[in-house]
Amino acid sequence: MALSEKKRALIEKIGVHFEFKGMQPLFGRIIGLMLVHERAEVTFEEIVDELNVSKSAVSNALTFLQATGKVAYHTKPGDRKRYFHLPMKDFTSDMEKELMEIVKFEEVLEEVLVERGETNADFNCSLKEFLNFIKFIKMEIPVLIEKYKRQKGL
Amino acid sequence: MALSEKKRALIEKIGVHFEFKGMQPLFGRIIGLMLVHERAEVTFEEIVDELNVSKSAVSNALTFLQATGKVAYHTKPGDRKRYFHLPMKDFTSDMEKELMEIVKFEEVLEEVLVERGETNADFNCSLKEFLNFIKFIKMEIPVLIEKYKRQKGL
DNA sequence: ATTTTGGTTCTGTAATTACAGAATTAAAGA
DNA sequence: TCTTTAATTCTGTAATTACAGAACCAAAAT
Repeated sequence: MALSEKKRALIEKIGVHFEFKGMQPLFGRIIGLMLVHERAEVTFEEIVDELNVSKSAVSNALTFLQATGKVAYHTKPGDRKRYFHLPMKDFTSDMEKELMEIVKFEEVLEEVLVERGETNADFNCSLKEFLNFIKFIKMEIPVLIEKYKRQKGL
Repeated sequence: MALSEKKRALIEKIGVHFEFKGMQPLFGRIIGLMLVHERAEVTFEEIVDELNVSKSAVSNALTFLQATGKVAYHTKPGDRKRYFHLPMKDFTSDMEKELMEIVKFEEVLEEVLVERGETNADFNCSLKEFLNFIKFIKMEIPVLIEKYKRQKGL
């Protein structure tokens, strides 16, 4: 396909984005390739060629990305190759999960509060205040998403 | 102070939580120690003793945690030690930053959409739909936080 | 039957991470 | 002034990460 320089740059940018989330660099770049790719789907071989990485690295990456639901593949009749792509429909729920992951800190802090007892009224008070905030956000995020769905559904 | 077993377990749990966010294990455990500590503040020495780590590790950790605004210290008259603690007031804005960090993916995807051109109507459509979703969340999160503040302010 | 294609698995390694330990410094106390 | 205390900085290293490369395997094509 011969990717443009701009697209190659974007792949790297997307790679860095996912690396920041704790993923291996290549994993994110594969996602990037699928995003910028004209067909929005790539074969094993295309990944190897376009990203200049080894087959083993691609194999491991695809195994991981499929296991975590980030990537799926489909086949074409009379073609042995797998066509890997991003299940875009899952992106919204992925985003919701990510948001909820952040507010999961609430559970730990709740335990902290119990364990602290009545030892330090001032600090306990700040802690409770922050807990109230997280609990609020935790409750409102699903409401927000519901609101979006309803708004879109009409 | 002799921390309880439960508190020690909590410190580890908090450590893992922050490790998941990309921090070094020790960094999270220091935050954990401050959270469960009776005084909610600890000296350099206490960190070394309670967590059984080297001074160098603690020094590096505190430098990083202070540089990123996760930890601050104050001093006491006639006492050379620094008392490190969590600036709880900043927790709320930290959480907001974290939430907004997630939806930063929007900016990259916007570039992707531009670069893709009119090459694949189907995929571009799913991409646009997801972009609408992120943009909605991105707009509503500050609104949500404003709502919380107002509600609390009364 | 054997060669090719598409992909996996195993082994090794350069680079990075997450510390420990020792030497060092800077300020306060004796 | 010399020592102690509080913390930093430098050096080294065990463990982990993120791959490459080669061997391998299974299904399909010849």
